[in-house]
Amino acid sequence: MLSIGELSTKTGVKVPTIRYYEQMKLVTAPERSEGNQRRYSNVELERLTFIKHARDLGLKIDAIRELLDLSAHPEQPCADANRIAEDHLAATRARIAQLQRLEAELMRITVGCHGDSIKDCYVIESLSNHNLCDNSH
Amino acid sequence: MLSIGELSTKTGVKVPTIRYYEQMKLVTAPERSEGNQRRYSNVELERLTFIKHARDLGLKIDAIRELLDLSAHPEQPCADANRIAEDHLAATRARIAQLQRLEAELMRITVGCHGDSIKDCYVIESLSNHNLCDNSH
DNA sequence: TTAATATCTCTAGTCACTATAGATATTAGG
DNA sequence: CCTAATATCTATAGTGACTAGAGATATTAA
Repeated sequence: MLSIGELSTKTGVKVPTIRYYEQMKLVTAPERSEGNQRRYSNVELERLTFIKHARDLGLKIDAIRELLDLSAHPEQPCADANRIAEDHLAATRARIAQLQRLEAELMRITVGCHGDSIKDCYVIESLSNHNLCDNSH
Repeated sequence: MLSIGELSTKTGVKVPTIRYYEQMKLVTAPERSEGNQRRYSNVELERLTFIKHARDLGLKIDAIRELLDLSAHPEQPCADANRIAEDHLAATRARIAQLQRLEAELMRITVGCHGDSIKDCYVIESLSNHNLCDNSH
């Protein structure tokens, strides 16, 4: 059996986060020691590893909860699991595209500044005046 | 003079957000009508436009506050304004790079799934087992 | 004048944690 | 076996940048 600290070390999920996940019912409340401390088995280790991995990939708690529910039903079709992953992939791509537009705009703003005092600073000017922008954001 | 609703329409910042910005002292409390409603002048319109633009670019409230302070001192050098913009550009690029790594991993996971039930679903399997990953994240 | 719309303040909720305080358990060293 | 250091416990509040809602008051158009 693992203490919460050992589980934390093995999974890379911080101790307060593990307790938070328990509160959110993402992991079930484990057994307790005589002195009321949490004691985990390998089942919980695997489940938390799954959660950590999914969080690292940027999946939201609700999506993870859904995936965990799915994984508890091995005979069900996996279309739903695929849909969740694909939706998240699409969202990730959209976010990348948006950030790239912002990157271009920020680059234009910073590169464009050749003033030396605020009154002719292109950064400040660009923020004040949306007409100086190339694209809409 | 503009009502808060008119200011909202002109800037694209929602009414509760404007009040929130006032609370955060990002915009100063404006004059009031006889009936205690907010009345804005062009000074506030310009300031809020600046804020909106900076937020759209992803700048944090604290960074915007700093830029606003800078813009109030036209004779000061603009090195600080540039630094803020460049820092944010660097952060944006780092975020893009991270999201691209996640994209690759998500793509691999979704494309790799040819099972039809959860028990041999590659999505679920990949999340359970970090060894199946190409890169570290 | 009246009905519809806008605004007011205040509080609480969102997401996914993180931080803190004060109390109790466990463990390693002597 | 005792003690000191470390780990864990619960509970509450804070983070950032808003958003939602309730119930009261103002303004505006017909």
